[in-house]
Amino acid sequence: MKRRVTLKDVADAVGVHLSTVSRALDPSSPHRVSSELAERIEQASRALGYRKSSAGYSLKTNSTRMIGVIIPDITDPAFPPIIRGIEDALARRGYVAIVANTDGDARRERDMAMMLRDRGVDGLLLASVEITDDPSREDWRDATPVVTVNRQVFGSDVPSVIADEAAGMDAIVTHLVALGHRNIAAIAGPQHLSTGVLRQRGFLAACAALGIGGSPSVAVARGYREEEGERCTETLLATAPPFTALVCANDRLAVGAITALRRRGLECPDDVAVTGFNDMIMVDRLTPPLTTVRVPKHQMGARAADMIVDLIEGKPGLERSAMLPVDLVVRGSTARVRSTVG
Amino acid sequence: MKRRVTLKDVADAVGVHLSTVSRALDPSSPHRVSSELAERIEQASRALGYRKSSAGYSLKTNSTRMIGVIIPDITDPAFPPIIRGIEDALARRGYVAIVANTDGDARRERDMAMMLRDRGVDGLLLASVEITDDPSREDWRDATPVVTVNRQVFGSDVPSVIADEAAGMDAIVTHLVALGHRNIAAIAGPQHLSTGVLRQRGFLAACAALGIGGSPSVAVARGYREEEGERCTETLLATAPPFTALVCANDRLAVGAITALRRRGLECPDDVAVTGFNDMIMVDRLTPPLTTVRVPKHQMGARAADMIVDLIEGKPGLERSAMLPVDLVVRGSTARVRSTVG
DNA sequence: AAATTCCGTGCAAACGATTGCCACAGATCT
DNA sequence: AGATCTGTGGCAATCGTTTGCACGGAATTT
Repeated sequence: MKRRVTLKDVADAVGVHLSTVSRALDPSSPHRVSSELAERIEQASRALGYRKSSAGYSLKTNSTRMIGVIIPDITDPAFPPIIRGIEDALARRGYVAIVANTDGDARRERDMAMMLRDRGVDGLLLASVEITDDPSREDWRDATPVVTVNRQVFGSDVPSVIADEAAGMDAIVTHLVALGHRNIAAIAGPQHLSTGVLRQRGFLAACAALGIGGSPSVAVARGYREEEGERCTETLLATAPPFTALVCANDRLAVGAITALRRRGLECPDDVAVTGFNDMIMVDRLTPPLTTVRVPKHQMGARAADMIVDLIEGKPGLERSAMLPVDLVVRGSTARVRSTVG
Repeated sequence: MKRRVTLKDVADAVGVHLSTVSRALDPSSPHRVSSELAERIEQASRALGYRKSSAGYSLKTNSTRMIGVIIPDITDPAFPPIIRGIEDALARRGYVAIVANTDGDARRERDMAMMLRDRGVDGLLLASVEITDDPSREDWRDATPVVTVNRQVFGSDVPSVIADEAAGMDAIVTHLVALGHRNIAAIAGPQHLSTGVLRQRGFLAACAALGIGGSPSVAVARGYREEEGERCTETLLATAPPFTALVCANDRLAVGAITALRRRGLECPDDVAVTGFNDMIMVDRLTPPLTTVRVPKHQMGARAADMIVDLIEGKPGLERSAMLPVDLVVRGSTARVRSTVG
């Protein structure tokens, strides 16, 4: 059971005071140390195997170089790429992430935020917020920088990093119209999430801009799950006017939609074209492969991570928010509308 | 900028020494405090909003209640459920996870382990090990408990939590044989991973036990990726004797296999039955839905987490390793062999 | 009744690092 | 030549806990 090597140990080895060692080892120290001495200290510290104690560091500096990341569920394929982006960017800057799952429960979100604050995280990345949340009212808000990622709180000044949902929807509708579709229905996402409302708005705006007649029928899902996609499709099939294309607010809804259509004897894309949103893993391996909007998930996470670290370290020239561009990726689930209509 | 509330603050408020407060607030303290006083302290601490400083705690106790988790890539669908299990179990016991990705790079694995050790994690969960690794030789090994999860190091005494790979393969082969298949080929996983060799061994053993003639043809994949599944399938199709069933070492390989078969004009399951392993998300939505082996991913993570916490806290009666039972889940990718053969 | 145990609390020493301040050279300025 | 910098390094306080030890009084034992 060998004791840990401390600043004092290497100081004794070199024959200087431990404060000198501290300064020599800190590249950004205001106080400088002669380069000759710095070299000897460097060597001794390496020889002894010195490693700075993060506990001591944190206690003194009140900084842990840890970021709390709160997401609904790491098991939802939408999040791992974002988290990976966060972790990669944080690692580059000497930080790490602690991620907590809420399962969409607001109470758990509060608990997790408290727990993370207790652990002294330097900042919080929130992928779990709802549009009506008010992170600024929380007691921890004034102490801890917060950035939301993938989602945002409406009417709040909390910085966020999101995708250009409207542009994505516009690309989809444009694509469908180009294929000759005029009767387009939609499954909207949950309206308490910014992705849900932004995509729906984008869809409606695009339809209007392209002159799709009347108001398209949309069913709104209670969650981004395949079963909801199925349920909404059933509803649309039962109550909406006939449609040749079905625009879904995300890939999982689209997967459910295709299942439900097939169950009703309708084939995709021959009978109805279906689109998703997100381009999550595996959707290119479905039958048919899904036409969807690729959102830069890794980049989104990385950007949010950089943003919060900038905030923490007081970097200048930091933008308040970011909206990342998206790409339409056309696959097999969309096709030219059948000439023989109804 | 209000100062943080410390033990001293609540001690002053109550009129006792801070050490007494420390004891009163620690339920497992050896030294007890009169319950009347404890009550007053409890109240004062709540009123003042006292929260223990984890930095101070860590510095003094040399324990961070953090566990490092090293995985290949959180973006691979195999891992999120395991991680979720780890996080859930750790949370129950007051710990958190810091996860690091290696992308299968041994050097990065070392770096990450060092980084985590520097941060003072109390233990390490390794999902990235290769069969020839020797975690016990690492310098950090003697200081930090380690448990491997999902994979294991052969011939090592490092505790591990894995699935019963052999039983899974046996269930698959039995199922196929019951459907009348006699010409079974396989795509094995990477042979530097325990899952790869254990599943291959299991497959071969099951074939032998069930009297499948000769030695089945197997192609070995260089990684658990769809493209490798495609490549191996091409190879088998080109060089192996005809087969009616294709057993894949994991779901992603199976997905690739189905793609490749289809490209050659072979339909699954009509022309060849295909099986996966793992039951990852979405495979039930493929066309056809994949017959596979469900491994208890969440439970596996949770078990590993509990195991390492037990190790850390010196809980008695701890088993060294665990092998979790698996289930065969039959879906549409397997069917009775066509009566008209050849 | 004297001696012993217990119980509840205070005291102070760590744990390991950062950093403002001081001291002391030698160099530079008037 | 005397005064003022400037560059290096030491000192000591501080961050917030935990915990072994001491101590006084009450309760128990003999």
